[in-house]
Amino acid sequence: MNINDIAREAGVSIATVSRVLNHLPVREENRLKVEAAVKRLDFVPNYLARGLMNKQSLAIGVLITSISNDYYMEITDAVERRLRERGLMLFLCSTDGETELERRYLNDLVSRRVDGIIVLDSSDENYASGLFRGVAQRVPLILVHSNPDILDVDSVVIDQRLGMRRVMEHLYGLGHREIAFLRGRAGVPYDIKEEAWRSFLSERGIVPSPERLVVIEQGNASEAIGQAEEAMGETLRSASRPTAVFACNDLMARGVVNAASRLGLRIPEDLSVVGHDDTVLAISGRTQLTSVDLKMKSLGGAAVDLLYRAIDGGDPEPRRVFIVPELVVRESTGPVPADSAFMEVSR
Amino acid sequence: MNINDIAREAGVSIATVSRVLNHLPVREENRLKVEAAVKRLDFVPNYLARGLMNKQSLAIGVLITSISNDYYMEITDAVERRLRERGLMLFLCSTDGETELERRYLNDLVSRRVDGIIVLDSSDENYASGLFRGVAQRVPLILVHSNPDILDVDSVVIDQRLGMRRVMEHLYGLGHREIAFLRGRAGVPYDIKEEAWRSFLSERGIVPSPERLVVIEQGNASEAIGQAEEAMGETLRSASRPTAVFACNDLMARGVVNAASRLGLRIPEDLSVVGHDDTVLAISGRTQLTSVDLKMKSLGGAAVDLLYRAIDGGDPEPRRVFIVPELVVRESTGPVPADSAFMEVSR
DNA sequence: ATGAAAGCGCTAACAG
DNA sequence: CTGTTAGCGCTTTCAT
Repeated sequence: MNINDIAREAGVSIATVSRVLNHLPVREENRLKVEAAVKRLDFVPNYLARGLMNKQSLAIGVLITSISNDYYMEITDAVERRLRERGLMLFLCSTDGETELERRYLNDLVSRRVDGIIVLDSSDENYASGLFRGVAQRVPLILVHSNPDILDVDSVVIDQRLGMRRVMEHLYGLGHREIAFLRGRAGVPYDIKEEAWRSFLSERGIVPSPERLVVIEQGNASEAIGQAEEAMGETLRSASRPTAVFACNDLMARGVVNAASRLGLRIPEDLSVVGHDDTVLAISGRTQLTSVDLKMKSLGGAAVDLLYRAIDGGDPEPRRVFIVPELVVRESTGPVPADSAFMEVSR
Repeated sequence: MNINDIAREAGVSIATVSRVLNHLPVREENRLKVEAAVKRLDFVPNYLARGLMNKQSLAIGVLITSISNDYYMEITDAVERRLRERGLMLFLCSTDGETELERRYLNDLVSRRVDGIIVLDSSDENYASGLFRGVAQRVPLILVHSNPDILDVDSVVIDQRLGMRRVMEHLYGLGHREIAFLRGRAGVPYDIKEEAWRSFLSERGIVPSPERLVVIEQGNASEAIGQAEEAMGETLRSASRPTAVFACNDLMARGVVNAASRLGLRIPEDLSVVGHDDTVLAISGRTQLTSVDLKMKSLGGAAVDLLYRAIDGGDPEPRRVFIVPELVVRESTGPVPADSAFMEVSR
């Protein structure tokens, strides 16, 4: 069934049908006839054909690393909501961080002639290879990431360094000097945070001992909780344990809390813990976690804003929007234990 | 740019180009020429045009209630993975449980000529109105839900009654008789579970007193934790407090655990707690929650299997696949406290 | 305001 | 195996 059928049924031309469907001026009488025919035949227009003519699909693609990740999904949620206002639909593509899948999906999206693409935490390989720049020449593309060096593509950059700085200032201000850093093995965001942790300390003349850096294999799935708990168990049992721990996400932070509670350490009296991303995990337990809110909602909104700008074709100059993370202080952080200065000296 | 340009560049006809693009037999020499031209001109075929001819879009739609919900996203994750094998892409549509949005999205998906639709927990209104049946006549549609009465549309039905039964058997077997039930205000899944809870008890001659049923407003977002904690605080302070609590999801269960721990109640020695959905929250805290695993992975897989069957057009008889939930027993449940029989009598 | 007709980019007979 | 041609369903001039 197509507009020809409707035209015949309504006794008008296909042009008139098309006009009615697109809310263009048409004599009231004809509009009624067409609308009746549409209803009678239960006609639903074919957007593929429309898109072929209009050169737009009314769809955009969102590339993420993982669907089972609160952080990405909160952003996706915000994006999807904004998209509704323009009647756009969203292709969800999850790459598991695999460069090859990222390529494939990107290509597939272009084939489908999406009106725009939002990429969350793109792989460095594909950025370096120029893939994104290439795609960006064909279709509006927004990169959401934490690498401030990317200037040639529209991007929403999350100033993780600043977020990390806030964490360290908070902890340092509470008197903490022995601050452990817990991360997953691979990932640029981990690298950025570690670097910020290290340089904050070194600016203050502190060189963290190697055991202050704890790395677990799987930092980004439900296994992270258990792995973090196990890894921190060791660390916390040691005589020279830290007085505070920063974990690169709330999953790992939850593991730290569990390890501490298993050892009878009170939080925050004996140990301060800071998480990251401020997901539901931060507020799910008995002790609510101090965490870094990456502003997922405004982040998603900013990405969509940039996308609309690109779609509507303003100036083609690539833009960057900075998202400033916010430290949310809850009950998992407190002043350094009174005897910790002694501890530091005594060993 | 289109296949005409490629044909010209390669010195062959558009039919040959099309054949190369679709991996149909072509003389090796021509294949090479075409491939070279494609590469040289950086050509990406237009799936809208292809879809217009083939009457397929290589895309399917997934309708869910909420993106910020582990449960839905785990299913979506499983679905997306399976879709890759056929090169299908996924339109993600989140309805917030609003009937009107559900209509709109469904219609939009049909307009886009998706090859199939998976609906997770559809609204009853739209089912009753025949909307889904109507859509199912146009495009393969799979309903994922907990209503065993739906027979006229392909569906994956989650036997929540059975899951609930397993919970009750477990608790009852541990000696619990005073089992509270915690739910959100609105939702068919809540109703089904409550009904199963009630009938299990009544089969054993127990009529739960009204205060055993605790209802909170927002059962399905991060606020649920706090609301559950508050609501259960009251309940647990009462002299006639229950010995076990079942919560309709892990969010609420987490709230129960927090409330208990705030009151100094040990889990499971003083209180047993059971959650539902077995999301990451079940294993995120110090005490790992006994919970009901709804088998999201196999559920998503089953939905895709049904979809493929419908797309490939086997027999048109609507099918139903039953998913049997599994009780995952962890440390949050244990034998009823020794003095509870006394407690029951003494008040 | 309306209709006839020319495509949008691609696939699939049909002849060769 | 290859090229020609007729659409797929829609929008959009261009006349009327």
